[in-house]
This record gives sequence, structure tokens and C-alpha cells, in this order.
Amino acid sequence: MDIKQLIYLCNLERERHFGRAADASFVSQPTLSMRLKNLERELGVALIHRGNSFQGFTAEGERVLAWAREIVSVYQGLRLEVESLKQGVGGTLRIGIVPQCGLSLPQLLQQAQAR
Amino acid sequence: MDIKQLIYLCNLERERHFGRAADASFVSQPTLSMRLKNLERELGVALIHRGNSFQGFTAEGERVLAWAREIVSVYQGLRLEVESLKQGVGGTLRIGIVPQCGLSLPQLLQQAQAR
DNA sequence: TAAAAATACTCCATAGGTATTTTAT
DNA sequence: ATAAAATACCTATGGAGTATTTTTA
Repeated sequence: MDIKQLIYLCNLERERHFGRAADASFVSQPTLSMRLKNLERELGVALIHRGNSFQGFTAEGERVLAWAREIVSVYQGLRLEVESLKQGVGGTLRIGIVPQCGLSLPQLLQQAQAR
Repeated sequence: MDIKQLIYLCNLERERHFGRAADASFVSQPTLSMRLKNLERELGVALIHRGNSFQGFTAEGERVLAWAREIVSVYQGLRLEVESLKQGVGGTLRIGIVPQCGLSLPQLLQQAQAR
């Protein structure tokens, strides 16, 4: 399964129109249409109510969409981090709370060093 | 990006050996090797320290692995649910707490109906 | 008749295989 | 010498495009 197929599915959900979803995906309408058919074939289940125009998703399609949104979201995180790493940005951002203790930040750091 | 590539990467992490990772992935060793090369090319970053044998992951590879594990995990959830739906299992499992109120379950259901 | 999706077709990239080569140990 | 990964080469599938057809409102 290609993540692009899941992106196409998400775009179709947003646009509710094969042509506009194809534009949003930067592919032609037949390409988007066929790749979603292939996705259905791979999963062995119909996802889209098909007629002369887009007619919404099947119950199974709605469930697959829920997972697809999650995968696409994680995928975008992956791409973002990789691009950052390529720019030389590294490490992990840590956010926390320093309890009130009457010590200045330099003093706290000195204590941490002492350990 | 194909999810299979991410599965190959996760298998390589577990097996720490291209040949065994290929077996675990049900593909040949050259296939797994090449597909991971393609993944690196697509991301534009080296993921694996390559030598005559597997030499671990780059820092970028470790980060990609973290995302890959997440995507593969969600993907497996998707596949599992689709297979269930094909068997006719549907709906959403809801788990909750019913507050102590001195009514029996049939009485509660009757109240809910009355609304 | 117009709009929307499906179909037909072509081309090319790439996933996959087997056989072989390279390279450290 | 052996084990491991890379490389070379081949085939087939499928992704992508354009052009066209079908279908319904």
C-alpha cells in the first residue's frame, strides 16, 4: 500500500469530487480514480459509492479513512523531521516545568552538573 | 512511499541482518537491500551504515525508524479492522462507566428510550 | 447538453526475482 | 574460505498521462 493512495483518499474526502481531489493531489482525474480502485482491490473491500458522480464513502470506507488520516498525519511528521534533519536541525525538543525552588537557572544547572 | 518499505526497515532493525530481514519480509536479500536504498533516495538522506555487513542505523535512520514503527503499527490496525469488517464484524466498541444510581440495567435502558 | 467519472491505450519507473561479484573477516 | 551485502540483468506490474466513452442530471 502506497501512502499516496491514502493521501488521495483523504483529498477525496475533503473535496468530495474526483476531479477536484485529483487537482489537489497534483494528478489527473483518471489516475486518482484508478489508484483508489487499486486500493479497494488490495483491501478487498469497496470504499466509495460510485455512480456518475461521487456519492460518498461506504461504511468500510469511513473506517479506512479514519486510519488513513492517522497514517498521513504521521507520514507528514516523518517528512517534516527528515527535512529538518537535512537542514542540520537535530535533537529532540523537550518541554517541561521547573518547580519553584528559590534557585536561579544558573544555580539549578550547577546543581545538575554536580551530580 | 510504500508502507512495505517501512516494514522492511522495521524488520532490519529487529534482525540487524539484511538476509534475515529479507526472510522475515518474505522477499529476497537484493530486493530488501534495493528497496531500502530507494527509500533513502526518496527521503534524500542515508538511513543505514553500510559496509560489508549491517552496521546499524544513522542518526537520521533512528528517527525515521521511530516514525516508521508508528506508521506500520497504524497500518496493521487498518488491515486488522478491514479484515474484521469483511467477516461482518462492524461498529465501534464503547467502554464506559455507569454511575451507581439504584436502577437496574433494564430500567436505565427504559429511561434512555423514554427520551 | 454538460459535467463527472470510467475506460482504453500507451509509456516508463520500479518492485521483484536469480545469478554473480565484491569485500571484509 | 566464508559470509554478507551489493551489483547486474531480466520480467512484469502498476502508476501516470492523454484521449475518449458512458452516464445521469
